[in-house]
Amino acid sequence: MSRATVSRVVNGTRNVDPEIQRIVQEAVAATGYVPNRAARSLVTRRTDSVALIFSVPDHQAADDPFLGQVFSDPFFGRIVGGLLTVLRPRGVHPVLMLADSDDARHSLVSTLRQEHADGVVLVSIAPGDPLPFMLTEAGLPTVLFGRPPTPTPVSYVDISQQAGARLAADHLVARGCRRIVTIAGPYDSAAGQERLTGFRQAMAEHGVAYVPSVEGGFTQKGGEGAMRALLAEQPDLDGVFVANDLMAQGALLVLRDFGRRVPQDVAVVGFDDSSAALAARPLLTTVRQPVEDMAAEMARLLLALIDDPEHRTRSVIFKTTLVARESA
Amino acid sequence: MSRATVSRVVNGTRNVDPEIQRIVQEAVAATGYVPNRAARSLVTRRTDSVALIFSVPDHQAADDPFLGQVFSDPFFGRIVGGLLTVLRPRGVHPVLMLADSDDARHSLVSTLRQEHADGVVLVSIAPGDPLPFMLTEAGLPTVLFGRPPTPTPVSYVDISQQAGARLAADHLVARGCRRIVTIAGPYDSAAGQERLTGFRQAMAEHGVAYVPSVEGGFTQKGGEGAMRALLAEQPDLDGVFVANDLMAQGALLVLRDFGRRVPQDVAVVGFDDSSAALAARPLLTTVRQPVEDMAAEMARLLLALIDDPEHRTRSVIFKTTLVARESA
DNA sequence: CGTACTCGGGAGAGCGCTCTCCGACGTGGT
DNA sequence: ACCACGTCGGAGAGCGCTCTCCCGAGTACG
Repeated sequence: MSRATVSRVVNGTRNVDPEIQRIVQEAVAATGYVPNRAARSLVTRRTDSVALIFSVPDHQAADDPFLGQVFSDPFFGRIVGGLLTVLRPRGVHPVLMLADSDDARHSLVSTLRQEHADGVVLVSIAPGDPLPFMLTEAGLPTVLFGRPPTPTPVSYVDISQQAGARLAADHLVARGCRRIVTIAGPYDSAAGQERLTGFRQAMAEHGVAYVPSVEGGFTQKGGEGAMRALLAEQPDLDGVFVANDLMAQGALLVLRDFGRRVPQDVAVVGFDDSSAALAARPLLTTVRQPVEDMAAEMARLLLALIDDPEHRTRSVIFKTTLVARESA
Repeated sequence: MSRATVSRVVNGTRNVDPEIQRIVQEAVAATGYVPNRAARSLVTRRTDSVALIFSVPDHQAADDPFLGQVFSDPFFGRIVGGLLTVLRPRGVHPVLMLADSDDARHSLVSTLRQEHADGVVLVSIAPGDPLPFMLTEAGLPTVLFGRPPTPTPVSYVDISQQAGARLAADHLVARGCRRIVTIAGPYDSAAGQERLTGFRQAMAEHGVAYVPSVEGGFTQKGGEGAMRALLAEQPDLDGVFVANDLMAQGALLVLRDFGRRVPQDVAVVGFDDSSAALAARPLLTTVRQPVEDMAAEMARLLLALIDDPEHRTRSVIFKTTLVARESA
């Protein structure tokens, strides 16, 4: 029995006599033989793993607790879950990497050039992240979560931020809210910016010329501060659009402290439909981002790109939906 | 210039003439050469990656959203963060794997036997999980988060659950609580069981013979239901020990719905000190589990085990601390 | 019955590295 | 001046697999 035949049986390439197949399989089972992945990779040039990179703003290395926070983001789990639905059936494993400094980004790219992974799924929340460019430059099959900060020939999935914000505007107006304010995301993030402009534009079409806004940094604490500032600026407000659920959770707490009933006095609409929306009281009405579906699509795009490097880059834009719960 | 010399320069083994080192490095830089990982793995028998396995109770594959929930557990992020503090400086990457069925467990073990990873970090929340046994059986260097369900010669990190529960009991009693109840974790989980018995034992030592308890399944929803049940059973309760923060978050909501002020009317102590503790209002007083430190220690134990397979198995038990916030 | 073609197994090269040997050269001691 | 020894580069095997040939046997057709 030659190694070639065994290889053919194990990999199911070409036809092999059923009898011989049986013999080989029995021998494999009996000896507990397992093929060596490194040797296979060496010749197939495939590792059957993809890198899952989270790229975040730089921070001091000493500030280690931050590491945990990155991965505690509810997004992270949903993305991993979505990826796995597609990757697992294909026998592909995700390798976790964190890009939190320029050093990290460089060492990461050189690691990947060693054929550590067949491709890259990149989730970047760092403004002006150079990583999308670095990765495509290095010729690595790459798919992004969210449009790249600078136009780059790279595949990505995203949602229409503006359409999502419009959903929130329509809902608040339909409820009869008139004195509407918004808690925005960071101005240097595409998502923060577009949700704000989309919301304002939709409100303008509803005849509301100006919508006060305060930036809340996408954190619960930030949302609390922003809500307080807005209550000071416009005490008679009756509707708030908050650019993510975490900030909305903070806003709800502040509204309660100020004795405003939600939704009777003030209606609140969040964005994302993350676990925070269900942890909040009242339950948060929010614009749902189909993160799991988006992640699954990323995996599909990436696998296609890996199978055919000539595959042209594509972007897939997902629809958001309004999930009406209690807060609006 | 021979390949051997280049290899020596790149890996820094043996002495190489500084002049030649310089030449090689320049050539490497100029040609953009990067060594091939698979080829190196083939001969060194090292992959420089470790598997990070989350093993959870079986569930229907169709029930895909569950996948996301697994990784949304606040634990997950903290563990990843802790591991990375140790693994990154060593150039080791974690490969994410999910064991959510017997099939998954088997395919996972056979994948690992192909030398896909140098070792395994296993976080199991599946009762009676066979994976610890399967992994050690396969001769894979393994470190567990939490004591193995059946005695197995394997390294692990854990906390003293009983000592943690005692911390909560002491705190509630010191506050003057007398009619104390507890929301327990699943009875088939070691953590759930030990926190309950530890708490009851400590209370007994404080002269309280019986502590009503209801099981809350470690979820927020379960915590809400359990709290309602306990309020019905003992309407005059003035203290609650909840076996994790997620359930405590649910309990707080129910207490508020029932018009009980926390901590004035009812004191609440959680367990874990997860992000949920800070998201809750009032801020949750809780028993802190140093998850990041534990994860870092897992990484250290695993790397030691990989470097020296004869290394004897070790367990490291961490201390819990009470973090006093607002709820008790 | 002979030829052309198909089908399936074997031989062997080669993937890109590391590492053990070996040998060349330089140095110091006798 | 010669030899022993230490230092460092080169040659080449070999890690375990896949895959391209090649060839023998079986089959169909003229």
